[in-house]
Amino acid sequence: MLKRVKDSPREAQVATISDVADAAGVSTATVSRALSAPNLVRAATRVRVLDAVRALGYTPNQAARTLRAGASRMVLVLVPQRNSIPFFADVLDGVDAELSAHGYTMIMGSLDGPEDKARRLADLVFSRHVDGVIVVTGHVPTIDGRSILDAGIPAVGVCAEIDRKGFASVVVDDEACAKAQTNHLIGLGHRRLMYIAGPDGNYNEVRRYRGFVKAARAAGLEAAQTERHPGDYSLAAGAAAGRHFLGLAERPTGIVCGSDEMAIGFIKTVSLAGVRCPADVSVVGFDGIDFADFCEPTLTTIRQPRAALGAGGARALLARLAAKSAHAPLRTVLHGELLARASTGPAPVRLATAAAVSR
Amino acid sequence: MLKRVKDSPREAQVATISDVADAAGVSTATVSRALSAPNLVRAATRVRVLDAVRALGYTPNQAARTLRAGASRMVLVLVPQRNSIPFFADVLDGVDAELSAHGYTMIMGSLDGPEDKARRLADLVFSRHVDGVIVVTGHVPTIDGRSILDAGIPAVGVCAEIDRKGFASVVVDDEACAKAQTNHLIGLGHRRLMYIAGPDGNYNEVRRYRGFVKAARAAGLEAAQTERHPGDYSLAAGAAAGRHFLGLAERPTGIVCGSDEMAIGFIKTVSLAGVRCPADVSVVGFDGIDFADFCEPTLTTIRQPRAALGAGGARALLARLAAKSAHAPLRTVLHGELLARASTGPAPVRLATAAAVSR
DNA sequence: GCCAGATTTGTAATCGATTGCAAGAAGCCT
DNA sequence: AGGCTTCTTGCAATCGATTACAAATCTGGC
Repeated sequence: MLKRVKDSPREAQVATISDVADAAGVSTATVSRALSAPNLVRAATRVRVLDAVRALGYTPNQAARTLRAGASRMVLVLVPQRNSIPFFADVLDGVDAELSAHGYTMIMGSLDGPEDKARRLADLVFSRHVDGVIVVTGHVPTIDGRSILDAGIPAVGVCAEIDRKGFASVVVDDEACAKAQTNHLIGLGHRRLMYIAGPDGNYNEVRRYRGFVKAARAAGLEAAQTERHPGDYSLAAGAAAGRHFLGLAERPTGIVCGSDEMAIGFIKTVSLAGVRCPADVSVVGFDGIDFADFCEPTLTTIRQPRAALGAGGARALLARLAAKSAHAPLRTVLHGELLARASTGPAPVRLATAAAVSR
Repeated sequence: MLKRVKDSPREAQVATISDVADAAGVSTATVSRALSAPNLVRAATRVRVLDAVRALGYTPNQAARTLRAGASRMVLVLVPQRNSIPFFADVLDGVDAELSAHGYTMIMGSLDGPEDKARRLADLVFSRHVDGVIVVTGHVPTIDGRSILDAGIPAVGVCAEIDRKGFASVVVDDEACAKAQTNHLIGLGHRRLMYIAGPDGNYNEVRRYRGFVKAARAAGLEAAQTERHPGDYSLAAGAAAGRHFLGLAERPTGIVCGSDEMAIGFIKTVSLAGVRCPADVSVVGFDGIDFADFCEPTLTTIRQPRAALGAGGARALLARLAAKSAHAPLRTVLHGELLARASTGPAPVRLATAAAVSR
């Protein structure tokens, strides 16, 4: 049935539009129209074409279509770290759902690993393989001095803004969320806090730490009562902070974490050393991942609207894709929500210390 | 510098190969060769071309290249459920790393959600947008009666075999793993077990249950001592199984789970009701996700070589992609490993019951 | 100084689908 | 029946890169 026959018979031969045209006895133009603009084709012809399409199992070649149309209906989503971080996975789900609903396909790539990998991802943008990009953290790849923002295709930041004019973003009010974490502990009577941070310079980290400090200062806490411990959002970082905590002469009673993973890692580590949570130490996480409700104790945390962040980013991108001049809002701020659970409680009663006695 | 000038000046103009050719004063053929077969071009010319490439920020159009070359160097990875399942995420990381190392780009798609989405993913295959497919669970999409296996491009199964001849797969010895779970509990003296299952008919589920039953029978346990409770690998399913457990008149003492999530959900639920783990009930998970080492108690589980599964699948696919007739092994079996941690312990001493006394 | 052979470059066909233009077919009116 | 509009359909250019083939240039040997 197929007109072209290659040497190897086992080599599966894919039907092209001209195979269909031949089979239906029409031109390729008619086949194309029968598929993408059916009302331009007489009913009888259309039926013949569609029959041929079905008989040959024809699907239009995507590369040819993209080349001609100048658009691939594909979007690249870049995440900074490994896929296995539950938080990002949920955001991706939100993006995926929204893009799929509008006929777009999502390509996902993480920027960890070899330089080579980031280059290939950036090339998807420069080579026009995708119509748009969603950057899930401020980390915009630059290859050979060229930023993917220069490629001239729409880009949207999710969870962090893109630090260049004219690019939309969907973010959470990090500073307010961190204030909520901190004030929750302060409200429970905690006066000595520890902050377990995200990666230095990270967009969210900067804002969260600012919120933490502001809330602490507003409550009259001094620098000595608000230690900052470095971290990177991982379970291991939380465990490391826990070991640090155990070594302290005077331990904080309230811990503000940049992620749920760090909170869980911290609690597990200090629990093994006999420190009780929340009796001895209260811990607040950030993100609201599913596991936060299944660890011991259940974790007080900030629920980020993860899927909504992703979906919002996708919508912002789609708006730009649809109409070049779309004046969709440049910056959308979603709100986190404090979920008070079992990992936080009243500050332990201070045993007689100089400070306590003097009151 | 660019020869084509569009109406709108704000519309970013992308350089094509002929822009580069003009700028360097050569033909497009020479530009193409300077980039992909540099030794065919005189050094002086090559320099001129590369300078022009840099000056114009030229990146070859991927669609044109794919169309001409008949290959996109892209691979589609299909997972059955949401991205946010840590187990799949780790497998994907393994695939991604291996593909990236060989110059391929991974496109990932989950088959949950609307039919429409699965169709678009399948179309990536039928439209030759990708050179190969990796199916992370036996669930091979069929659209309009056409299986993506018929598209004529290589496909590899990971975690489950593809139920059709000639397709490679990389799997774990599920049955042996389930036997290890079960025998671990039996070895600790447990004689009344409960099995919390994966989705009905699931490739892994079938084999794991078989292993569970075989091990139990080999140890002389009867059907009444080996209840099977349905589940779907989720935290919620584990919690549901926990509630069921609490309602039982005579409770099992050993729980064999199909996933770590179910184990964690189960433990959390029964703990809240005062059942102690492992004093009252021992629980074994499956997968070995990171959280399994941070829950309370730490989870005895089967560590699946998640990244290796993904990497192995990618390698199998690459072998087929490289040489049509590559006789890479059709079926690779990796092994799980029992990690004995704190959620399992000796069976509680049976209080005086008829059975116990009669010995 | 001339020719065979090697090196470098250009011309033009090609991949598969879409679409502007124009021709042919059909329907409608007077 | 002739002229007009409205439908259908086909031709051929086009998207951007690759590559077979041919032409042009250079090299060295005699």
